[in-house]
Amino acid sequence: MARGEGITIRDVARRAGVSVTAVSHSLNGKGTISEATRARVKAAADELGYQADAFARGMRQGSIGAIGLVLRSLDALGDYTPAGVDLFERFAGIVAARALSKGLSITLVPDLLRRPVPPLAFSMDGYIIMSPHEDDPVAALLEIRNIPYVCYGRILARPEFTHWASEDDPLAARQLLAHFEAAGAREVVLVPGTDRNSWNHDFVQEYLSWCGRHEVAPRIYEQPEQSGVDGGRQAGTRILADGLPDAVLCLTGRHAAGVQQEFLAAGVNIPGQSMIAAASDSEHTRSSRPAITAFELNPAGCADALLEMLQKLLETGSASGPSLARAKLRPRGSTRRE
Amino acid sequence: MARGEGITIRDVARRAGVSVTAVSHSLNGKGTISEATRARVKAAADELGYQADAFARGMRQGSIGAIGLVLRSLDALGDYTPAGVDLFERFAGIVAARALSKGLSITLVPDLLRRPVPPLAFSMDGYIIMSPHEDDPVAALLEIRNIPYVCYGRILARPEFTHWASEDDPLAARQLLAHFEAAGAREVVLVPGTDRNSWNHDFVQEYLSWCGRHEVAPRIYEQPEQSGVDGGRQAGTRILADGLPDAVLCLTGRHAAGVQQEFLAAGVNIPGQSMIAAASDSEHTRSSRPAITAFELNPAGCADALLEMLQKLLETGSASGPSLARAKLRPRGSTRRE
DNA sequence: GTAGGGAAGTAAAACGTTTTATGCAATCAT
DNA sequence: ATGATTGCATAAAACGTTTTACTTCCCTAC
Repeated sequence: MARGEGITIRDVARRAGVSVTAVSHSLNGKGTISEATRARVKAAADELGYQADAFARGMRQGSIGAIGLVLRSLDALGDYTPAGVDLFERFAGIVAARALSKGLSITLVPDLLRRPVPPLAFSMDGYIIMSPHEDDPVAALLEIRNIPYVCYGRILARPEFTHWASEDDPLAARQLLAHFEAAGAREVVLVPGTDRNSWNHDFVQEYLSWCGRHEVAPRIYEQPEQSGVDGGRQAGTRILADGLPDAVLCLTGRHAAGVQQEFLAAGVNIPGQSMIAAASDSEHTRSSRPAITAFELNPAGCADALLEMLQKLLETGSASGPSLARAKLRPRGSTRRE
Repeated sequence: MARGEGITIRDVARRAGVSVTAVSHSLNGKGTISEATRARVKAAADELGYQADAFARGMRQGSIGAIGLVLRSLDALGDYTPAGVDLFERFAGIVAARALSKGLSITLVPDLLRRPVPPLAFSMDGYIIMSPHEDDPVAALLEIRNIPYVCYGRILARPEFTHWASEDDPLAARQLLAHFEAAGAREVVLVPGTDRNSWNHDFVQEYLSWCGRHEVAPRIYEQPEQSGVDGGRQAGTRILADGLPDAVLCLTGRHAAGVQQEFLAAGVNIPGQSMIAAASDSEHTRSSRPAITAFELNPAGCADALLEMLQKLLETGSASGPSLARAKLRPRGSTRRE
């Protein structure tokens, strides 16, 4: 707000005929002020449309009611225009809406490491990091600055850090593989992303362990998250060249759509000759033909859990974690054999 | 940052052996300080990892290098989970990335009218309102508080307000209708959204005028933006009940996908018997079968224009507008007759 | 030899709030 | 009657910057 014209606490004090202390105490429910005076002050504040200046307040109390959001994997995308995992694109909006109902604002901070650092960055009450990297430097930086943070997804290199929430990825992986198995699949191929985050890591681990149990040679085709549908098609080509598997499990919906397009173009019948599924639901999985079986993640549930965790962390200095959210398998045409 | 442990300007001053004024002047390139001293101060600041406290600075200078973003139409959606127009979901990310490169942060402020107002809301340097309503109360509120703002889309009820950017919607409407016409369409149906913004308004106006020029009775089937693909299917049902037109023009990609699904389900050949196009490109238009002709909007271009406009507004108090961005028609299978 | 002026630097005020430390009655316990 | 407590309210300090006004020193011009 343009300075010099704002209504300050002094104006309210004058109007109510009391001291600034009385105004502050009245409005914040502190100190010992009679009910009558409190009411008078509140009336005066309302009439003037008074709102305490956030900077002045923040300066005094050290917190400001705003939390920063770092969308870790999107940082790599530069201008955010190429589409990554759908989940990322929607998470900011979900978090913002949830935060508002708790009286918090959300500030998007694309990358704390790149200079210049946005002025407000180090003045946030706390942070949410989405999909932290293996040993995330952003987390390390926050640690140094003593700023509390929580993560959507584990920090791989730091198992002792428990302030995170996520869907139960290992469980999801097992469920998807079991789903394939029940439909008769024996050889399954995995198409993970290249980001070093817990999501990719956990799926790869579960997949390897599944292959071990079933004595099947693992086949993994990494593909960068942001390569999208085209990347999926490329993976599809490579998979076909190496031999058609019974099923393909892709981590992102876009990759799954790409693989399917490539398979279909090569004349492969889906789900007849090969099945496809994705570990995260998206527009692509829903609108492909046939529609692709996928796990519907729960960003809203995780956002709630994370905000609650962060709030507790801010208030009491500690919080319990991690928190695992329920995700749901959505079986669709790409795996339905009849 | 937890107070009490931060490094203040005083620490730097002590370390460099100068006054706090000297530090402030050195780091901000003001005052008259010798090069030698400036260098010494900078070195001290770097060694200590000093970062000026954003609140204290903001308090003094009145601005803080952060701008608020209000996604107007998403406000109605409540928890942001149901999918609206794709454009909205990506705009926040694009703006944030663009803003960062200019050293600004972006704060998401879902609705300034709902209480409690997030503390920082009225301390933003300026605002970007995406898709302002007909006579937007948020704009009015900012006006009262004397906070500069720019809009993605016109404020319908205030033609004198020029600080906005957008694609050239009337032009796009004419191009799409001409495209239909060239492919042989005579009767065209319009499926706009229900939000009272300039996007919907301009398309309806151009459509009506086109109908007038061609002596065709207008057929309009409004559908709420957030109703998505399902809403599109409902519109499709109603359109079919009233008689199959030569072409359907939907404002959102989701609606177009829904209409197409419904038409296909009813055995209508697309584009043979009826054509479909959307005024905004999205995953749905691209991945439908047949792919749906659509206008590829230019949120990145608009974001740049808006940020530049806002910056000029903040620095000089005035800016020139509006700014019209180029959008591109993507003809696809849904209108390609051969 | 002194007035004038720039260069380099500093002390102190100011921003708007919250918090701490007091003050002053009036009431209560002894 | 005196000291202690309570209820209500306030003055002043503090938060960390930036900015204003001032000092000091040195140089140049008359």
